[in-house]
Amino acid sequence: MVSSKDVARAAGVSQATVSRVLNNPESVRPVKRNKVLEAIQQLNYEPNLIARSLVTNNTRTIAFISGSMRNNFFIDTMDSIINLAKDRGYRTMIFFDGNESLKDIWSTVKGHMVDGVILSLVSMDDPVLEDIMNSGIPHMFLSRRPRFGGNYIEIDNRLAGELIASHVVELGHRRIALLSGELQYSTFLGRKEGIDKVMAEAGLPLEAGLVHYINTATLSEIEKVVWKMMQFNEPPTAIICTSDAMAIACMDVLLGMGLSIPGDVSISGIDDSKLAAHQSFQLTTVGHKIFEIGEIAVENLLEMIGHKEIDKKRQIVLRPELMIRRTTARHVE
Amino acid sequence: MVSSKDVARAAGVSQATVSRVLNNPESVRPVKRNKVLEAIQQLNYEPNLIARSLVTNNTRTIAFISGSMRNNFFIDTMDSIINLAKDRGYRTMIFFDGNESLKDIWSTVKGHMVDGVILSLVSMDDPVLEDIMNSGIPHMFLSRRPRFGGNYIEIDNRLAGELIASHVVELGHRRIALLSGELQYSTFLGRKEGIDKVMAEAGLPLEAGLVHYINTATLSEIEKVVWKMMQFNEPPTAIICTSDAMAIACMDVLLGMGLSIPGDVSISGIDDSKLAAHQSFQLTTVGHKIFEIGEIAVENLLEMIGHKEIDKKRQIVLRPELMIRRTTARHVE
DNA sequence: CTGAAAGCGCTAACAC
DNA sequence: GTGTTAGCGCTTTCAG
Repeated sequence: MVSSKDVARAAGVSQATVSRVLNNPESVRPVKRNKVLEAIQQLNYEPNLIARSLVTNNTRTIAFISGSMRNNFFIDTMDSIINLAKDRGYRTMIFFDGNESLKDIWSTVKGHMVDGVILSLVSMDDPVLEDIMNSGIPHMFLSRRPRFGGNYIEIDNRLAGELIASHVVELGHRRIALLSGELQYSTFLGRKEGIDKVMAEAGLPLEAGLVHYINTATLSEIEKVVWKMMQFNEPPTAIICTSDAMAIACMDVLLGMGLSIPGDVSISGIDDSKLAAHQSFQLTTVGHKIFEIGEIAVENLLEMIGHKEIDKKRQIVLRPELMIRRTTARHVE
Repeated sequence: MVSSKDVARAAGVSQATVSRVLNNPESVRPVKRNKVLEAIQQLNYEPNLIARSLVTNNTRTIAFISGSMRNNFFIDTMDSIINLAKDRGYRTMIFFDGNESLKDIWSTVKGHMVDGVILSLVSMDDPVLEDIMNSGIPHMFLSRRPRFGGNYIEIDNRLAGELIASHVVELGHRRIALLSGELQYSTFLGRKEGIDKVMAEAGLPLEAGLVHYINTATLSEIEKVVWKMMQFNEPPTAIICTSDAMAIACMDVLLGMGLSIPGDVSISGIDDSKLAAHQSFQLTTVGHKIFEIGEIAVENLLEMIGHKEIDKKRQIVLRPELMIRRTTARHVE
C-alpha cells in the first residue's frame, strides 16, 4: 500500500505537505502542490481513511441499525437515509439484527467510532438502551423507540391503529383477525392499543384465536397461522396486519390457498411502504410518509453531530393517514 | 472515550497486558486477566476498531458495491452476502452507485482498507476495472463483470436470454417487445444476444420501435415507454424484460392502464428474485438461484482473503433455468 | 508472563 | 509556506 510518505518522497516534499494538499490545498504554493498532485496520480495513492479517522476522531460515517431487508419498510428507510447522508457528505454503515443481539451490534458500532447512529430495531426495554442514551454518541431512534426518553422519530402508532381498525369496522366486518408484531416493540404495542380501543368501542373485542403475534424478523409463522385461521368454521372476514410486510406475506398465503382478496377476506397493513402501492398489491394501509421519516432522522442526527446540541431532546411524532386501496371491501353476509 | 490506557491504569497493569487479554487471553495469568476484565466491565470499555485496524492492517470487513435496493435482485444478493459474511466473522460495508462514479466509490473503498470487495455494478469497459484487478485487493465481480479477466460469478446470460425468448416464441407471440438494460453491462448484453439469436432463428427480428434500453438505476423511463408502445395500432402481445425489476415496474404500468396480464400482454423477467414468486406477481422469469450467487461470491472472496490464493482465477458461470409462472400465456389471434 | 517501546498512516500544532 | 514533531489507540516485538 502506497502511503503519503511515498508520495512525499516522490514529490520531494515533506509528508505534512502532502497532507496539506489533501485537506487544505490553497495553503501550499501551486508549484509544490502540482508536484504532489502529480505524484499522487503517478503512484495511484489513496489516503488511508482509517489512519485519518484515528487522529481526527471523526469518521464522517453514520451507522444505521436496521431490520431485515426482507421488509420493504426498512428498504425504503435505508434508501432515504443513505441518499440524504451521502448528499451531506456522510457514509452510512448498515447493521442488521440477525442472530446478534443489540448489545453486540452496539459494541461494534461503538468500536467503529461512527459519528452518529440511527436505530430502528430496538425493543422498548432493552437494557443497552441506557448505554446508548448515555454514550454521548448522537443517536436517533427511528420508528421503534425506548419506553422512556431518547431522541426519536415515529408515527403516532396508536392513531395508526385506530385509523385502520375504524376503517375495517366501518366496512361491516365483525370477525376480525389481528396479526401483530411482538409487543416489546413500541410500534406494535402502540398500534395494537389503538386497534384494541376501536374494537372495544365497537363492542367487538378481539377473540383469542384470532390474534397472533408474529416474529417480524422472520415472518416464518405467518403461513401456518393464516392457514389455520382460515380453516375455522367461521373464518375471519378481515385480517388487520400491523405492518405492510406481514400483510404482503399474508396475501401470499391467502392467494396461494385460492382465496380472493378482498372478496373472501379483507387485508390491511401499516407503513405505506412503496411496494404496497404497486398495482399488483394495492394494499390498504396507513401512511408513514416513509421518505420523510428517514430523512428527518438524518437531518436531526447531523444537527447533533455538527452543533453538538446533544442535549436538546428531539422527539418527533408524525401524523399518519389512512390510504384506502383495494385489499379491503365492505363485508356482505 | 475510554481507552485501553484507562483500563490499564484501573487494573494496575500495562496497556500491553490489556491488549493481550483482548487478543490472547490465555497468555496472561488468571489473576491479572480477571482484574483487567473487571476494569473493562467497570469502565464500559470498547476497543477502538479503527486503531486496531491501523496496526493489524486488516479490518475484517468486506465491501459490497451494489445496485439500488429498489431492485429486488440486489436486496436478495445483499441479504445473502451480509449473512454469510457475518457467519464467517466479517462485516459488510455497502456502497451504492447513486450519483458517484465507480471510480469515486473505488477510491473510498480502498481508503477504508477493506479486506476484500464484491462488485455487482460494473460496466464491461470501465477504465477503473484495470485498477481494481491490479490492486491486489481480493475481489469478486458478481453478476456483472468486466469484458476481459477478473474473478466473477454470473449466470449464463446468453442462455437466460435464449430460454425466455424461446418460451415466448413458443407461446405463439409474434409482436414481441424488449425492455433491456443498457448494453454496457455484461448481463444485459449477454441476455440480449441470447434473445436476438432466438428471435432471428424464429424469423422474428426485433422491431426498432419495440426495443427500449432502460436506465436500470432509476427505471424512470419505463412508464413513458410502455405507455407509448401500448398505443400502437398493433401493440406488442408480449414484453420481454431483461430483469425482474423492469418486469415488475412494467406490470405496474400495464395494470395501471387497465390492461390484463397475461390476457392482453405477456410479461417476463430475468433474475428470479424472491419477490417475483409472490402470488400477486407470479412472474415468469429465468432463475439465478440468487442465494447461491451471493454466497459463492463470499466463499470465494474469503478464500482469497485467507489463503492469499489471489492468483487462482475464479470464473464461475451458473446455469439458469426457466421458471414458468402466470404472467405469460399463449397468444391467440 | 509482563512491561517498555516502536510504529501503523495520518493530522495538527509548532517553529522557522 | 513548509518541515519537524507529537500523538490518535492499538498490536507487536523485545527484554527481562
